[in-house]
Amino acid sequence: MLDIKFIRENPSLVQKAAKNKNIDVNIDHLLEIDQKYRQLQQEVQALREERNAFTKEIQGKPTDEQIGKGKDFKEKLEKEEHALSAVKEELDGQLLKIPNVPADDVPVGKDESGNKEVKKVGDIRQFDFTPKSHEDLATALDLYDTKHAVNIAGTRAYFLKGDLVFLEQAVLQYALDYMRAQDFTAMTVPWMVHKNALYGTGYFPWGEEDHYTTQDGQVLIGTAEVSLTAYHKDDILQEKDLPVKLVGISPCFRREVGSYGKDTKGFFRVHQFSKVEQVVLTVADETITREWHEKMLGYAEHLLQELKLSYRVLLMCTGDMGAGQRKKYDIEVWFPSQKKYRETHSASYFNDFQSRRLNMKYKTKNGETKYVYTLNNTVVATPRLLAAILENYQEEDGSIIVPEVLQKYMHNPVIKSSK
RNA sequence: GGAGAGGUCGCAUAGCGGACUAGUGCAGAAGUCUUGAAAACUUCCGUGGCAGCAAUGUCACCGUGGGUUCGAAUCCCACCCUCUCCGCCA
Repeated sequence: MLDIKFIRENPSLVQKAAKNKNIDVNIDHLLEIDQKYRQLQQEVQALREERNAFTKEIQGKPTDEQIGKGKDFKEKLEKEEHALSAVKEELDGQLLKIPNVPADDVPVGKDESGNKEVKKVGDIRQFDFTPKSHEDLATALDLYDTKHAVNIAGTRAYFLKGDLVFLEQAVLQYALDYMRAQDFTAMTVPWMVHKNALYGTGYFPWGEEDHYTTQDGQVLIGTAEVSLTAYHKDDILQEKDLPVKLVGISPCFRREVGSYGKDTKGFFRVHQFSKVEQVVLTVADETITREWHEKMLGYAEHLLQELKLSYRVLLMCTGDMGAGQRKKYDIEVWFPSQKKYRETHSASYFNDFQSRRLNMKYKTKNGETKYVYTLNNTVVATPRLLAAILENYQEEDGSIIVPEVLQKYMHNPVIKSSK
């Protein structure tokens, strides 16, 4: 959420930002409501002031006249307060829909075609045979099964089997170990959360369609970012406690509406997957936040380099970033069978957009209270990254060599079957 | 699921219709004293909004939302959460 004062002072900037993000909002209308709200508020407050002063005069039993006057106040106030709360509700609802303003160095663009490649890292492996797709490899080795999964759980459901199960655990464990070494606190998190955590992190109202809800009203998280970022909701931290560095592991649930027919083969795009996620809360300083943004991108890059996967980093344009984000990088890993880089990581920073919604503050050394700044990035997400490993580490006979850094977590250095 | 207790300013507690402008203790900040520290003493110290250049004024907030009343932290109703016990259960 943006500070209403900021919107008042920079209406055209905010309007333009929303337009660049392809989000339909009317700032002029919002400011009209804001104006109306403030005027009503002043009226109500003046009335209350009068009422309070009147009430204070009464000591002991009031006279009939006093009671009559009191009732007049009550009636007038009730009417005005009613109008005020209606306007307030409208204002809050609108405010929740205003997206964050992108950082200055974010390219303006309509959609993914406007993203900018920042760098390419790692040599793409040259095969002297035709590399197979991850689903063909996994099927041949009996490492996964969608046929039975779909039978009992519908599209995009999957079973992993045998060594692929261990490979998944290995990747996740490796990622957690690495982040622990970077002084992050490991967390398991609630997988079902209240809606306010989704509004707080800025997934709602925009992304409601892509989330599952329980019959009791909780929402299944699409990423541990939601629980981790909301962890300090309503807290007032001390400056010395910052930065807060958290690494969470959780399943992630996504309805994938709007992607029907996309990536239907294998386990590239699924409704349920696992992810290790990094979240950092920093002091309210964009320079420091941007340093962390690069650092967190670096952690993810480091892991990919250790896994010897080639990747590229994209700076996302305004039209392809989330409503709450100031700036976002995606990392895409090379998939030989598709001859394409595909998204595996996403790193964003928000300034106080999330922390305002979550009411997450800290006390500075000189006693000021400020909103913390938030960031997040993927560490690893499986099974998508497993697909990349299978494809990049395949041998001509269809077996898979386990990446060196993962071997200590595995039973076999080469995957030849599900056993 | 059943029964009971409770949610008050960072923490801990008091308050149970009109001097609550929410008291007190702890923690925190500044200062006095001291070679330095501790102790003691003095002062400051919740959050948010509105008006104002500002000093300041004012409104709201005692889990949340309704209600009763001239007046609600205090009474009533609903909900949420926490704790204790019982039941069920991985």
